[in-house]
Amino acid sequence: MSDHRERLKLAGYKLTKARLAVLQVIEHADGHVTSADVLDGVALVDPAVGRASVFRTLDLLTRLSIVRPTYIGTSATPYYVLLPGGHHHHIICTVCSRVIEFAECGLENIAILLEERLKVKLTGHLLEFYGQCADCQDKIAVNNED
Amino acid sequence: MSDHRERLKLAGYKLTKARLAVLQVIEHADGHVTSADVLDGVALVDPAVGRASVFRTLDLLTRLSIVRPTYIGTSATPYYVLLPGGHHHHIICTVCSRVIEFAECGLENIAILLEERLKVKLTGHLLEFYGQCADCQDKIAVNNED
DNA sequence: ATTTATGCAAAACTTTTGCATGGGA
DNA sequence: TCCCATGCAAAAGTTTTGCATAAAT
Repeated sequence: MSDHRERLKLAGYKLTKARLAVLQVIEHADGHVTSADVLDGVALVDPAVGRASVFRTLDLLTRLSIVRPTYIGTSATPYYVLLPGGHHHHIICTVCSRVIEFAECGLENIAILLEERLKVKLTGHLLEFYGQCADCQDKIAVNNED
Repeated sequence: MSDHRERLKLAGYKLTKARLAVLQVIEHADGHVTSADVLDGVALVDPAVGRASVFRTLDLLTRLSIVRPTYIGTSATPYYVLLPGGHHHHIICTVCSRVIEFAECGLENIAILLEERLKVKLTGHLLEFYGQCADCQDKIAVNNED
């Protein structure tokens, strides 16, 4: 939780009201928030915080791999997902846009392999599967029965 | 290559000039294009195609898992990556925004496991790692030597 | 005290819509 | 022929900028 605050501090960034407000909103969300969600949430938590700072903070959190923007459903606005422990995994239904999270990915081994082979230093990852959820498969099956 | 055209057809979509133009531009790119890139490319390939149709087509290709929007570097505009064979894997350097692609992911097994366990039908996936590329690590190391 | 970050409000873009028309199958 | 898809141009949003001021350390 508040180790996000630690990380900002350690990286040399000040713990300002704007940043704290954005973190609070993101941490209390269910894992997927649009920029609009964050703007609204921050307006409630601390009305004095300006819109620009919200975007600046989202960028900062992205650079620190605390958060990651991704598309869900319509390509309109990005969703920001928390990367607790540096990673996140989910399935996006391409029909109803539902998001199904799952815990494991077994990617630690690949990460280590890539770090050695490519001389990179990895801080996080996001794994997304696309497809149809159980409900949408059912609906499609039903529709085809006519 | 042209099996993208097949897939559109099979899914019941017409092979219009707009869609063909977008496909051509995307297929001849290096794997990462912004919407602006596609707009510019299409304007060259077929000036009669309107902007709206480019966006409509990008949405369509996304729903078909032919392409996937993602963020690279600044959170400004999405990049569209081709998902040849339904998947794509890359490392994004959070310092210089360089993209390093890699072939292997060993995710087939996980995909099958998830399909069974969650009753979903998966059509593709995107795996992104975040971290620092070799060059950026060197630069950071040098800077810290002062 | 310093330096970093902020708020504000306008400017710059990007995407989406609505509707009459054109073009694939 | 029929219905899907398009082009156009305006509308709707979303992000970004520039700069004087505030506030963290």
